[in-house]
Amino acid sequence: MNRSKLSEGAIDLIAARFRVLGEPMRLKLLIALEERERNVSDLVAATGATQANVSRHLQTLTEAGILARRKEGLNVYYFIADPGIFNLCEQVCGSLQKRLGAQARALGFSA
Amino acid sequence: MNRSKLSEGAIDLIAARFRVLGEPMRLKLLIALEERERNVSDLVAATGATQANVSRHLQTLTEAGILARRKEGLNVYYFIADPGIFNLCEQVCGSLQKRLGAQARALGFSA
DNA sequence: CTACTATATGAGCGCATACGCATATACGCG
DNA sequence: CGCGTATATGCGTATGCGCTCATATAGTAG
Repeated sequence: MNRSKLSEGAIDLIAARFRVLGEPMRLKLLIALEERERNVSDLVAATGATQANVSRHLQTLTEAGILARRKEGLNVYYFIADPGIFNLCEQVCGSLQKRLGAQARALGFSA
Repeated sequence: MNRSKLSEGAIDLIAARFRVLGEPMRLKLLIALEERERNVSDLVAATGATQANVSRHLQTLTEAGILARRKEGLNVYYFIADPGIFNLCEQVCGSLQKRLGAQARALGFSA
């Protein structure tokens, strides 16, 4: 991929996706949904947030194509539509571990 | 990695890193730095932003451990400290291409 | 020293957005 | 139909943050 040729618009799209992932509440929702689909009430219980707030974040994630929804009677079940998300999280975790480990070492906290 | 065990604090850290990447201006800086290190003036020219703005974003990226700096006389050269960043961008690009392609197909724009 | 260049930073403004409250909508039941 | 439950949404508020302007700091040259 020739990154120097990425258009302004492409850069905006990429940034937008990172921004969607840049909210702890949304990450919590994704984590809660990794194992299996869940309805909104479940997610409210899992996150401790208000129903309104959960609903909004689910909307954001769905509009980004990260989640998808399935209605079943009164309930709406959300599930992961783009599993690649978890690769991203793992890579970030790796970077952070390296970085924090290095910092700890620099401060004399390591073996 | 057992994501259900990620602490609140870890989630905040991950979200913070995503948020750093969630600004088009910062992505532009990273792209400009992918090939080689550059000083601030170069980056101002490359991005078209004001010097003050570039300086602030460079600070943000440096504090996040994504960039590092090296002084040389009057100039300060910034360079990529965490190349893993580009993997993230590529994965996001992949997701977006898949998603936009699917959308285009759904709208009847494909072969 | 002064003058100039490169970079960083303080202050203020404006916009985006996360949150809570209240209410609307959708659906099922009787 | 009315009533209850599950989810979505309009609105107001508060906070975060990106941007600009002006200025401060650091380094070089004369």
